[in-house]
Amino acid sequence: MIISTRGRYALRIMAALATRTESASLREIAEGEQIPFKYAESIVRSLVKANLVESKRGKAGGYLLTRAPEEYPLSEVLHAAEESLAATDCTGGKEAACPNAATCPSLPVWRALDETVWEFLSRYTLVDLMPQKD
Amino acid sequence: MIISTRGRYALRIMAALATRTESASLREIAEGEQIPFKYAESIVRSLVKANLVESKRGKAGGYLLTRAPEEYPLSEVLHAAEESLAATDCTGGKEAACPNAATCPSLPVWRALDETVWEFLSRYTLVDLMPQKD
DNA sequence: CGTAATTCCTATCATTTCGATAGGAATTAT
DNA sequence: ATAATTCCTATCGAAATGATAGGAATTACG
Repeated sequence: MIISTRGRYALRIMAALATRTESASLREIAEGEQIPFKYAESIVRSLVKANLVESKRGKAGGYLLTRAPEEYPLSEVLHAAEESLAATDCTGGKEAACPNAATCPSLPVWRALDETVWEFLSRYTLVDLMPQKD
Repeated sequence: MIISTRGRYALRIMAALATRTESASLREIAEGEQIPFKYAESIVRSLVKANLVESKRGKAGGYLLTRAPEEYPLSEVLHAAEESLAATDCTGGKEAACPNAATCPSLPVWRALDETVWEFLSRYTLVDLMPQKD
């Protein structure tokens, strides 16, 4: 699965944040989106680490986007939330480098596929996931 | 993972068959490709069911392609071997149809992504995976 | 006919991945 | 002080996935 639940949750959280101007608490967002709060926490921390959202700690704290919604390509959000967006293990970084990489005729195909997917996901932004855009 | 080990094994088996004119026994193919024989068996049965290869039973039996190598798009082989090529669960067939499908703003994106991936994989054939094509 | 090599079929195991949960420390507005 | 929040680490449970086991059915060939 190239895009897992985790990644899709991330997109929904980001889209929800995009409707706010003030910082919003995750509890509220998670409830609104029907996402388990604790799971949402772990996802948002990935987003913070990737500098996609800003956090404000303490009471009345919360999260806030750092850019305009149209400046968040889906590729970037998913990349921050997911382990990997690679279409195969061969290009996923893990796997300690396949020993046949040098001669494998498939590898260039997988690389090109990853590139195609990345490009596709870069053509959409958070704005495309916000229902109220009519 | 959109393309799993199972799918990549399928491609390698098909590419190996593509180098033969006579029917070849799976034991031989699997050994040559370093694929566990029993696992290879289960993969090949999927390929037979999808009419991508022909089988000959009994002693001196084996498997044989039914078309020329350039007439096997990777999309078709992978589709036969894998559970699903969908990029998300949302478009994967299972999941008993998401209740929000009608209004979900992401769904059209996932559909378009699946279409893009399918089209990409249809631009390559077994020939592109055969080392000796120079 | 009998044997050996093969495809076919079903069931199960083992490992990894992934979604989710638990408990609590650190921070901060009021 | 208190309450609400973000932050951190560890773990659980279920599902997916790669792999294995054992044997039935079929067929070439001596």
